[in-house]
Amino acid sequence: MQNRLRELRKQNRYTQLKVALDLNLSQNSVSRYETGAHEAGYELLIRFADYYGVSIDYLLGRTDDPRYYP
Amino acid sequence: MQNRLRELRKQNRYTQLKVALDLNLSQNSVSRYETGAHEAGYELLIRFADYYGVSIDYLLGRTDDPRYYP
DNA sequence: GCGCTAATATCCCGATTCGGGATATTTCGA
DNA sequence: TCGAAATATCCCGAATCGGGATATTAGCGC
Repeated sequence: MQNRLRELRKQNRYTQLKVALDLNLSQNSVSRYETGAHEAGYELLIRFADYYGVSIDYLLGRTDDPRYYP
Repeated sequence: MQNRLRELRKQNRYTQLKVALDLNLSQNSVSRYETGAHEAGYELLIRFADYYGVSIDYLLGRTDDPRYYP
């Protein structure tokens, strides 16, 4: 299950450590979410989507429209 | 983490067992996802969203717009 | 290329979550 | 009120998760 966490982070020129600190995670967790080794739960999924300002459907690669419709 | 799985199923007048058979799950799993006892992984989340024709953001209660923008 | 450091991935392992079968409980129509 | 369908819960083995520590990789200046 490939997701878009990595490309979103790169676009923002963030480091895994910065994301980890911002979202209250450890750097290794960020790495595992990006590589797909682990999957984020609902709550964290929403935090990621908020953080990058995209829809969860986009985050998970279900759509190519990154927009979020509140 | 409350989701909208139950109301979507009700709207379609489906039974948990029907959903389980359609999505290749057990009835108890469907129950647990609806009550929030367990959380569905990415792949299943997408299957649920496709099944009900809504966005994942809606499924997880992040937005009130049920539409899915492919 | 070499050395150094930042960035990222992986290992270990205890704790938590997941999932099915079986069963209990609830719901609801006749 | 009874009975059956629908839903929730228990038990428990299997899989996943998460952090700390460590290994690996990627740049960069010289």
